[in-house]
Amino acid sequence: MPPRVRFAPSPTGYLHVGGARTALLNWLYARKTGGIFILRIEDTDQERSTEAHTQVILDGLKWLGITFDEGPFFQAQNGGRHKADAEALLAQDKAYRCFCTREELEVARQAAVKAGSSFRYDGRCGRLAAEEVATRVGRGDPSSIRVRMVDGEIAWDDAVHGRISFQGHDLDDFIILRSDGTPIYNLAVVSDDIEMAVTHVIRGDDHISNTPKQIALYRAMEKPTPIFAHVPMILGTDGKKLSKRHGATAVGDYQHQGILPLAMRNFLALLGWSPGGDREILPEAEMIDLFSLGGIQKKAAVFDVAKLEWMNGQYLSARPAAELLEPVQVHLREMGVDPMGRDLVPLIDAVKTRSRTLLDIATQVAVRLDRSRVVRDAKGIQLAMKLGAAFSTNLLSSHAALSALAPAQWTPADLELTVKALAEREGKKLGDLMQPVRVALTGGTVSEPVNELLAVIGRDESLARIRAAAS
RNA sequence: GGCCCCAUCGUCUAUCGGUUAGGACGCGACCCUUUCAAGGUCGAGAGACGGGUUCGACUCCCGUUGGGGCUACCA
Repeated sequence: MPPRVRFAPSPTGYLHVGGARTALLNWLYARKTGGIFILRIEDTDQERSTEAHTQVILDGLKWLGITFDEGPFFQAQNGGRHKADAEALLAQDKAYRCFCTREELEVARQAAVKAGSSFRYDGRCGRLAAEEVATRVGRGDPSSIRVRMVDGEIAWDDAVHGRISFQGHDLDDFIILRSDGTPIYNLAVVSDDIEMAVTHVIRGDDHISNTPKQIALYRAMEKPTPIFAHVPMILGTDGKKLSKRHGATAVGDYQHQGILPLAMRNFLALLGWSPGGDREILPEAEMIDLFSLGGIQKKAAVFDVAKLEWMNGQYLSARPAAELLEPVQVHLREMGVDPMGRDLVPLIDAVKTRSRTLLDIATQVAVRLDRSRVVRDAKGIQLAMKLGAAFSTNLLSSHAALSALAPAQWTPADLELTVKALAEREGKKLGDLMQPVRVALTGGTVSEPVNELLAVIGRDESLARIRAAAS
């Protein structure tokens, strides 16, 4: 029997990098073991779930190349079975009707909080006489259904944490079916995982405290429990749970910033999982081959954007410029830049090893195409300040030397000779002479060799930019 | 507060009782380049603390401290 795993997101928000990582780990496990990867959309919270969010999740997974074998299934469509499962438990007296209202419960909860302890349902409705329950039901009193928690140890051997143990008496009789007949999360999950024959539940650490409740349900329903693997959470740089406060947390954010899907996936795989050696760049086949649940870290991991960008730069450098053309064009379009029919491939080639994202590349290309895109960055400003008056005089002498070149001589080779001759004549290091030109032409201090840059930008435009920067 | 989880460089991690505690990102220096990156070399940088167990602990056990999660008729 091949393993069956699932990713079960709620469509109540965008696809969070943590969710994407959980999906990735499930996918890796399925691919490694020849198992089945199921996608289940947990939309039982009708208040917050939206179709748009479901679509974003689907798009995000597709973008990352995380393919599923079954689904997407929609949990809300299984309401009938969820209800039947709750009623079956009721019939066996493993669950009972609770007539307490939300208001009564809220009052009790507030009182508990005030007393400095936590609220735990006291099970009063579980002690109601059968006749009373019958008359109240007959009278039409609304009621939810609660499971009877049994005392004793509830423990499991977690595939990443080892043995985790809870005590039944620390848990209360929790609601499994709302008074409107819809299921509560823990019931829906267990009912669906049983129905879908899920063998391995690989999910976030934050579900550890749900697990004993779910195991109690498996026991009540007399079904075997799956293997649980609780993977660590992803934190922001301040060590707190990653949230909007930390900036980009949605997979789509990184897509828009020009991160390549394979780089994103590679980075995510290595966040909280290690193949055991020094490997960083992992092609798909190796990632799958090396994967094991045992390599998953117990400790929460901090999401380090700098490393993501470094990794993206690695993927960018390794990719032929022609393959980058399309995504770069998308970014240019979003920036409102019209290439006017120019062949962008050589431009991309010139800047890709100097870029960390597709957006970096597009920005650099735009600067070469359009003077109005030249914005002096921090390093450029710093250089101009450092040089003071020399910044302008350097530019002026470069301008003089370059404008002496005929249009036909405006080639990388001739430009290189001219520039070197100038440095010779002035007794300056080439770098000292060229950095101001770089800043004049691009606004920044990083570019391809200046002679090539001049050729790419063209004679008149280059001279104009140098003149403008010198004044 | 209660229950549970966690603890190696700033960050991601290797180590599964015996290592000068290794690698990667970031940072610094140097090399390459009469230029910027990339690349290469080198450097700074870690076992939270206290007890055990053991011939020997980063590694096993206990405690402390510090983080985190959960504590809904949300998922």
